[in-house]
Amino acid sequence: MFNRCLSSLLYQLSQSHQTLLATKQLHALIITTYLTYDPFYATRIIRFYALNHDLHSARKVFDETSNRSVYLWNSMIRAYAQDHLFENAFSLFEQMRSSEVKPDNYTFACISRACMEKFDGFGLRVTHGGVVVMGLGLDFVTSSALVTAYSKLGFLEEACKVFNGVVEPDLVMWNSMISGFGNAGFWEKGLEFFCRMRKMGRNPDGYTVVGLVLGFVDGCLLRIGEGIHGFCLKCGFDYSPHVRSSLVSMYSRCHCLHSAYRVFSSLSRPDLIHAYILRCGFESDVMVASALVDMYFKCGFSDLGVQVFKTMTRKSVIVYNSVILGFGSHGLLSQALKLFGEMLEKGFKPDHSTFSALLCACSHAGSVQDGREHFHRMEVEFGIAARVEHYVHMVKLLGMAGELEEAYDLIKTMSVPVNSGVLGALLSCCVIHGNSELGETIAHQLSVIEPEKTAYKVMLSNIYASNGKWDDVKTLRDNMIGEGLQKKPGISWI
DNA sequence: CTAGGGTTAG
Repeated sequence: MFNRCLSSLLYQLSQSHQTLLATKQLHALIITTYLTYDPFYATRIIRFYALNHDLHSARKVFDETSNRSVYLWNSMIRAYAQDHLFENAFSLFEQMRSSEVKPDNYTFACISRACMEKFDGFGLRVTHGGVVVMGLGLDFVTSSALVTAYSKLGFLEEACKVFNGVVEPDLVMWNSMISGFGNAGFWEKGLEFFCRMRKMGRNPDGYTVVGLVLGFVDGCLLRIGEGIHGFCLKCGFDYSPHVRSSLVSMYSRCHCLHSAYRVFSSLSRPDLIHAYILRCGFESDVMVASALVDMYFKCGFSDLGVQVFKTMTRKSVIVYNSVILGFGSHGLLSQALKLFGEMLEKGFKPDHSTFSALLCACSHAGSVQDGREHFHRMEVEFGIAARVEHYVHMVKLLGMAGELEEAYDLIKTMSVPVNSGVLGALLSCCVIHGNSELGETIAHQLSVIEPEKTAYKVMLSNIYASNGKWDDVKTLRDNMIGEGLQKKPGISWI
């Protein structure tokens, strides 16, 4: 009886927005009934904690549950991966592999996605290997995640191989493949697959259209884009905010602001089946308007962007982010900061993109003080862990201002893996400020991180040369030649 | 007995 009560309570909670406080109360309730030992309840609690980014509590529940189901493992791994705590996710995965519970198709899907978000092509191949060994090579769930990950990392051929290996791809598989092409800008390929799936009798949905239209990046594709738009209207299958916002972006990329605005305002047009408006209300406005605001700013019509923003009755974090980024990229730092203040006043919770936009604004305006302050506030006041892009902005900001040592110290404190983006940003600042000492250190690190990139070694060799270290130049070049690297046209040797 | 987990936007 009590158990049934709890079940229905859990069900209700899982339907509604779950706050951290409510999760803690629920957790306490479950502890008093000794139900924590049931992996079912433990899984739910972990999920709720994960939604509230309380990974410590989630992990505690995981550790205290001795009877671990696949669900339990997966939810913990997923929690880490979603918060970009990749190291924890991967080490837990390793632990799982040596436990008696075997990873399933969803575990591998999760890990593939984590590799993608970590930009880890090598790890992805290893994961793919594991998938094949486990006999999951033909599974829809795993394969669609692999297709997405491979194509996002630029390995389109591998993505196609995975896709082609599956006999009768389901809708999600098709969508993954088509968005993969779209993302990479291969619009012909996307169209080809779109036609193929329709010939095979598969009906596209909103995801398909969004993925397809992603690849339309040129004015000459306007007619085809309009065709797809017409197709959406005709089918009426899922003329959702996502679809419409991607159409707005598509029209803006194709330089057709008129149509973009038409899609935006189509919500209030009476001739679109009425039921849709009733069903979605004006919630859906938010996403489409965000795309429109973003488009106006990118096209240089900042005032129009602001106007659309002001007319929106219901705003969201996303649209605030768009406008802050819009202001920032036009060098309007004070307006960006003002809007950030307004957003806090209205009770919106900034996310990692908000700070990305703010730091970008600071970096454009060259305001070191504001940059430092907001980087600090992000972690301390808002509990948002800095991601690589935040570091890149800070390094650019500090580096351009000549604070090269501070920038380098910041890199040393990075809790996420240092990549070539961060180091590259610092290196160019070293070059600008003529600091060849630090430049040498950075170029060296870069050539270690990405040994296959000749350009970094050439850069390093040039810096050695400018520092008068001819012996090092010679050793490096001899090594390069030993590795079979030829002098390529386009790369300038001193 | 029950479950979540794979593909869209900035």
